[in-house]
Amino acid sequence: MKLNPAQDDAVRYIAGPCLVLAGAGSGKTRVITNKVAYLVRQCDYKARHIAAVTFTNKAAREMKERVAQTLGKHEARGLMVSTFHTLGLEILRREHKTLGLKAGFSLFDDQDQLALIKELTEQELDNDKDKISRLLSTISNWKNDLVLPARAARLATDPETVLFAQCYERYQRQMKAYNALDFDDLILMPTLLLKTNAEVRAYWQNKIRYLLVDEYQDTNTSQYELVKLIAGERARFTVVGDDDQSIYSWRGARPQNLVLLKEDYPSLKVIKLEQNYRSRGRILQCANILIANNPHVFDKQLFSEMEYEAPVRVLFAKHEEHEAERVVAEIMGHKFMNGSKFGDYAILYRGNHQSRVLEKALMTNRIPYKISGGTSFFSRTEIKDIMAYLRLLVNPDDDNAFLRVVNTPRREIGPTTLEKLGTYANQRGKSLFAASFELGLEQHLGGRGLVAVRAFCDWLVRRGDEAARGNAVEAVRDMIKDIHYEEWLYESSPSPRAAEMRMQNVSTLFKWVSQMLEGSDLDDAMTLPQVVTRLTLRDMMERGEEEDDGEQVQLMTLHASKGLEFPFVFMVGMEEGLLPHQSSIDEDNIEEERRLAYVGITRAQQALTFTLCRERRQFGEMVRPEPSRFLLELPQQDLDWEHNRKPPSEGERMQKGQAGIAGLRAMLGRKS
DNA sequence: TGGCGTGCCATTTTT
DNA sequence: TGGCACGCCA
Repeated sequence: MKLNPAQDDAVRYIAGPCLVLAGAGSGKTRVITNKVAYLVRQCDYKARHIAAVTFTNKAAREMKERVAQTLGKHEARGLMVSTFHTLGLEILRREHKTLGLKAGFSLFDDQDQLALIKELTEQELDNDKDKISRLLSTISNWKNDLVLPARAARLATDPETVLFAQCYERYQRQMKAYNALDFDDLILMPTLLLKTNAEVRAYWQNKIRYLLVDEYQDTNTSQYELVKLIAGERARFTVVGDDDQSIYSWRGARPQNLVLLKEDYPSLKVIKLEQNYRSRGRILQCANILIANNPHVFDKQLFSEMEYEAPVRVLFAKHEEHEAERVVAEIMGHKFMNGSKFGDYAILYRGNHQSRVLEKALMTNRIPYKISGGTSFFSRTEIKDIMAYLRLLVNPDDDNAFLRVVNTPRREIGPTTLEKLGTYANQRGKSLFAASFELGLEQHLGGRGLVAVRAFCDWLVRRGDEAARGNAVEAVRDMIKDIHYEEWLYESSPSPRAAEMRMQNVSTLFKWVSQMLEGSDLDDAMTLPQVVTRLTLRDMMERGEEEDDGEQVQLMTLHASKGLEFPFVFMVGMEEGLLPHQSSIDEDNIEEERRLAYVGITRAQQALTFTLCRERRQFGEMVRPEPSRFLLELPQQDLDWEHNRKPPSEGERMQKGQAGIAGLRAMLGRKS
């Protein structure tokens, strides 16, 4: 298919900085992939000098595949397509020494982070969940704004912030002792490094000669700084974004960065993509009308040349289970009538917990489905255990990992021994692993405990060496064998069946690890340290071979659906309190929720169905939620409200639509 | 040391 | 209502 004039402009403009305002479904991925191809084929750029950055692994993966399709594997070789975090990781991998990090640093996920913070702040915050989560987000905000502990302390005025700044300082020091980084560090550290170190900056500016950024509205301050530092004086970059799809402000994303760009680069070329190629007219109309309720930075009007087909439906259910059953029944019926595939259907929801009922309904009806996102796999104990072992192989100073598995499976290293070792390590300012070898430890810890701890550490050293020098795949296999993990699973699981399933998970993890170590068509072979960090970032290849034949109904959160499209979309739980979410209502943050709804609606190509419940069980008790205000904001003439099997006539519907909530209540036959 | 029971808390969204 | 954390008991 040919590019339209605006798309063509966006692809061919390479003279300077370029901002593409791309509405939903306006073909921005096409623009990015075509631009990469254009740079390589027409402009003499080597693929290895081009970097494309996105926000989610899924998007990066998809873009990589699209480019490989367009350019061919040969010409695409060396092209960097990654998330911001993976790009940061790559920079750190090369530059870690300058920052005083040892090779093989660990990456802490939020659970590791939480555990560490809890430990470090026991006295001050005495396990107050609320305070701890405030502290975590404060630290994260500081990092996103490139504020280091010293400056945080200086800026702090109220007592709590002063305390938080102290905790921040302590946290950073401890992370350094562990040779560990958190997710935010992956952006913060490279950005500060490029800012202060001209040599390093020159290297990366030379390496990345053209930069493309997708979903630019989701960048936070440090990410934008990083973009500017990499782009440098030449400012050879294209960013693509849509302020209507900014749904990550809670993570520090600043859609104002779109405006800032114009100020920072006065020569910025702005190109708007306003033709939608994805959704049928009605669906697009709904999306446009809904989002018109939000204020806008850049005006844009999406239009479509597609037919104005069947209206968007709104289905009612008695309760959550009924809602799930109805959606499943709709899918089965529709599939039968249309001869479509299960993979053509997506069910979108606000929160991960909503997937449960849906899963159950799909399962009882034997419908294949796939849940994207969700952390269930990596939150399983067996996976956490093996991940901890892998981290230790690479970085034995990782105390979090050390504590997790030093006695799992059992090694007769109990709490008393660990307590003593911990106290000693603390005095010496060393990691548990490093402290184990010191002679001074013998005064505090003797006998069996000492022997057991040293045996464990010796073993770690041996396997670590094997992993670093020899065949890493073999080393990992040996490690799992050495610790008798399978036996341990059978010992510690409630049933042999459960043990078997857990071992299956371990095998899956092992399979991923070996695939990543060995490389594939699309990805180069990685070292074990790389594999471990990439797994922590959840950046792995999808499990291949398994039935990915388009025969699985797609389940995901609205957030996870961004950037994707589906022929038939169900948006469930269209209720006040859920979408918009109660906490957003409380915090007066409706606009972002509206954008979230907008993202969901614009995923649909051919048909869109909303569902909501009359009753929903919440914290054990039944509540009767109001229909989402977003449903009422939609153009009522494009909606088909289901009404006890007897939909109201066109006239009535118009009238009731205009009557707002009161009219709707009347229509549902409910008292207010 | 591990198994079981009670009681409390929970529902945003992701790298 | 259900899942998890902690504490008590064997």
